[in-house]
Amino acid sequence: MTRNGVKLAYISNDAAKNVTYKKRKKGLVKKMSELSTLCGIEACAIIYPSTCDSHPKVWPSAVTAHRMLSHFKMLSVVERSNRTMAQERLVRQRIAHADEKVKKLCENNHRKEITQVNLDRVPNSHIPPWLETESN
Amino acid sequence: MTRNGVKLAYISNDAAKNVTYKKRKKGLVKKMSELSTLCGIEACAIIYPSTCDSHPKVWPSAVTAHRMLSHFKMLSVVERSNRTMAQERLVRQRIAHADEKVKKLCENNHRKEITQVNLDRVPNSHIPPWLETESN
DNA sequence: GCTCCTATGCTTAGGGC
DNA sequence: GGCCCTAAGCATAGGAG
Repeated sequence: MTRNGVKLAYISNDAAKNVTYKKRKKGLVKKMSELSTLCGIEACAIIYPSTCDSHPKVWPSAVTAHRMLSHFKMLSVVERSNRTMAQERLVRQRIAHADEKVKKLCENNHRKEITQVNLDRVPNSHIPPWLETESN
Repeated sequence: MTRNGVKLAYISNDAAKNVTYKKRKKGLVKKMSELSTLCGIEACAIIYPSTCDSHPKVWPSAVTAHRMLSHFKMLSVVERSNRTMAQERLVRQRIAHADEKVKKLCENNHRKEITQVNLDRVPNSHIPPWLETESN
């Protein structure tokens, strides 16, 4: 019996693997259909045994899977473009912010320059004449 | 607590439905990843809540789903053509069998015709002359 | 909405045939 | 390979905060 917790590792023994595969695939499909029923959702699953001897299991049907795939692809295109647009907006915002910063910095610099010029000039012009000779 | 077996019916209460949806989706994804690990398979699932407020859940990833979908589509084209070819073979076989039957029937008929002609002729020619007048 | 809890039922590994 | 059984472990409904 299943005395210890399942070891979540690849089953190398083919027979055992196949048994587990069948049992768990069945359980999985049951769970999917239950979720589908309980919550009124559309769902599909594609399961490819790596050993290609067995066909891929498609639930609930190939037709549904195809339909959902198309829908999903369309949706992802839309989402991708949305994401792209969102990113573009983000970048534009950043650029705008950066521009704003640059502008402010320029203004600041300009103000400082002017101030500095004044400072450079004013102090000199404000040095009392009696000190001018002393400093030299 | 879950005293009685789950009633497998659509949950109309939105809050309860959402709770169930989240719990069971989580469980489902866990089961899928376990199956994937244990049996070394590729699998993907797409789950669309019918209430479009929530994004579709794609497991394990959109990229994987896309890849598997392409593969699946290709495969189904191949399988479809295989099926078509198999059907064509089958139809051809049936035609061949039918032809064979027709041929045999024709041969039989021909043989019967000949035999009949002989029967038609022979008995007449074998009717004793003393009876020929009686039958009329 | 959420996290955490826990009783209960479901799933399933292992084994027999 | 299949089917059936059982014990153990797991998932989860319902509730509390």
